[in-house]
Amino acid sequence: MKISEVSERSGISKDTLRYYERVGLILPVNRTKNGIREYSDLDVRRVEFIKCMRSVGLPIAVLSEYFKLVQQGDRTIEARKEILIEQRAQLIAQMEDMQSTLDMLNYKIGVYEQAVLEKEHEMVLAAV
Amino acid sequence: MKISEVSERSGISKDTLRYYERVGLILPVNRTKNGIREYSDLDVRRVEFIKCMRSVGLPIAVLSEYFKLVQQGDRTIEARKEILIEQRAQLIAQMEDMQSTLDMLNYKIGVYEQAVLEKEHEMVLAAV
DNA sequence: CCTTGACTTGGAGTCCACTCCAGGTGGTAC
DNA sequence: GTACCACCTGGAGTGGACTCCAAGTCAAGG
Repeated sequence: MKISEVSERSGISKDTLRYYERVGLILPVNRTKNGIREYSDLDVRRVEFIKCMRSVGLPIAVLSEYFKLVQQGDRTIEARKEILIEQRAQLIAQMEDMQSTLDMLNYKIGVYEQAVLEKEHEMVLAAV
Repeated sequence: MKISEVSERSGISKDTLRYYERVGLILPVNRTKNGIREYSDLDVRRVEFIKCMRSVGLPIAVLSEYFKLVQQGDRTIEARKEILIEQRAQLIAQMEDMQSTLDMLNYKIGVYEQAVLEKEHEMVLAAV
């Protein structure tokens, strides 16, 4: 699969895909004889995984570290698990933050709705 | 309240507090006769609100816009409400993303746990 | 009086994650 | 055979949000 197709499927720009390779997030993709990237299914799945993790703000450095461990084979399974567990904890914490911000937003929106109603009421009175 | 105290209470650095003022996120704080910032209770509450919103990634530009409207008084209530509603929608979408990423993480961690167990099992067998 | 410490300023520097660009190659379509 | 793509590269530029710095002011303490 060529870069355009991967880009289209994943919603990650071609530039970004190449950038990910440059910084070591994706390991060098196989090339055709004239130097064009040919993404394997595994590459594509990895891109999907990266997309998912990046979409929630997981830093590139952490992902790089993780894939470096993957490259090193089974003996790094523990370490990889630890990374994921740590990231999960952070994600949960973030979601809790978001929940309380959401509560605050809901409260504020409620206050504004009240204010709008009162304003309309005033206008009705003024019109009478 | 001086900047150090506000910083300490809010967990936002003094530099950042001044930066927020520079970019118009906080409106100019009152000063003592010799130019030192004296934060009012309202200022402090605004800082708390900003902290909450920033912690979930709401951009400074949006917050600035919002506070600009607040400055303009009651006639902007509708517009402010709209901003909050829009941000709420984005927040909810983000939380959904996070939930699916969390599901994926849980799944992966499960896989690793399985792998670790099998490895241990192998080692036990090897030891026999 | 002078040092210390908290404050001030404008401007520069940093970090992250892209994003864009100029210049070049190679394969296909007319 | 030349026009047109899609691809390649290294490097520069961008945007957002800080973060740091040098140089200066002022009040209080020894």
